[in-house]
Amino acid sequence: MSVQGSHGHSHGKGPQSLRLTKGAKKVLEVLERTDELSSAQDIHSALRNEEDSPPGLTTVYRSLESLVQLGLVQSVDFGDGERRYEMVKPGEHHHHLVCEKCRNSVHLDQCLVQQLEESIQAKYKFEVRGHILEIFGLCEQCQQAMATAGKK
Amino acid sequence: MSVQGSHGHSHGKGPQSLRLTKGAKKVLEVLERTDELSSAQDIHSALRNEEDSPPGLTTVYRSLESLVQLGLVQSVDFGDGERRYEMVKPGEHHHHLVCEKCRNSVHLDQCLVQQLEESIQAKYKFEVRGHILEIFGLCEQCQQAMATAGKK
DNA sequence: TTAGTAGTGAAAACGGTTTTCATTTGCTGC
DNA sequence: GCAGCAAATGAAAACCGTTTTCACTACTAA
Repeated sequence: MSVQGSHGHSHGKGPQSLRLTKGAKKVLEVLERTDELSSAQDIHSALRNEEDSPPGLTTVYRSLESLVQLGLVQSVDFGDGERRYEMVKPGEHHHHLVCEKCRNSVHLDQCLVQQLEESIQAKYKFEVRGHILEIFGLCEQCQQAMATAGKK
Repeated sequence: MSVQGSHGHSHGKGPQSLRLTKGAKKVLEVLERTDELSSAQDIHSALRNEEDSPPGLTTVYRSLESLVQLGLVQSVDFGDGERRYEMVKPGEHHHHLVCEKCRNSVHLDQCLVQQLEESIQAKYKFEVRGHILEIFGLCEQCQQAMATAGKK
């Protein structure tokens, strides 16, 4: 799968082609310099604050969809009804430790599921194609903050 | 934490107490005899078809919240914007292999994350309190169906 | 019976996301 | 350059699962 500039004849049939449109490039730029996870709205606000003619929210959503399909961005679901996005190395992905208090998150350096795929495949005859994994809890700082304060 | 009949003085301050209200009992009954995951709407429809005065959708949602807090039910998020529910052994939980084609799911008999908590705790100084894990792919039957048909 | 509190339901509100549809943009061939 | 197109875009509306509001009911304890 290759990344190309926008316009020109597309062969795919998706909602939009898998090319980097103008809007998608701007979205990608925002994600490139953010190490936090960003919601569509976050990205939209960021662009409104710096672009003369920023892409609309609709375009941001469409761009994110393309970028995810291109494997440049992953969408992350914390189960709170708001999807978040972040850049990944093309085709890769990673999971997070999310602090329930300060809401910061750190990447896990390796995927815990991938190494299990083989045994799942063998045991359940199930062909693994994807997964969701996010871990919630308390980061070190927040643990300490809670220990000194009157906890929970 | 103990499960009690409804009414009487509650000490908690949540949207509703952690007691088994009439509505919650009906919801639980539906989940008890369903081995598939059910959405709130699923449960609501099921009750409408069999009860003379079925609980409203609002009550179903509120009941599910209580049941989850009681540890009798777990909510499962497949990232498709619709939460699903199922009974669990009190206080336990499990994850699923979800077939992307037929949408059936099977339980994993052990939690892959729990056994990693200790190393996560040690490596990241992160206190694990919860997690989301769902695995998507193709079940055996659907793999075969795709092999015979002109595949995906 | 009488309070008092928890539970309930209908309808409205909410909020993130998707769809619709008319318009703009920028290729491509002529 | 210009016509012709298909893709991209944006504003507004639609969607849809979920939550909130608020008036009312039902249970429990005294």
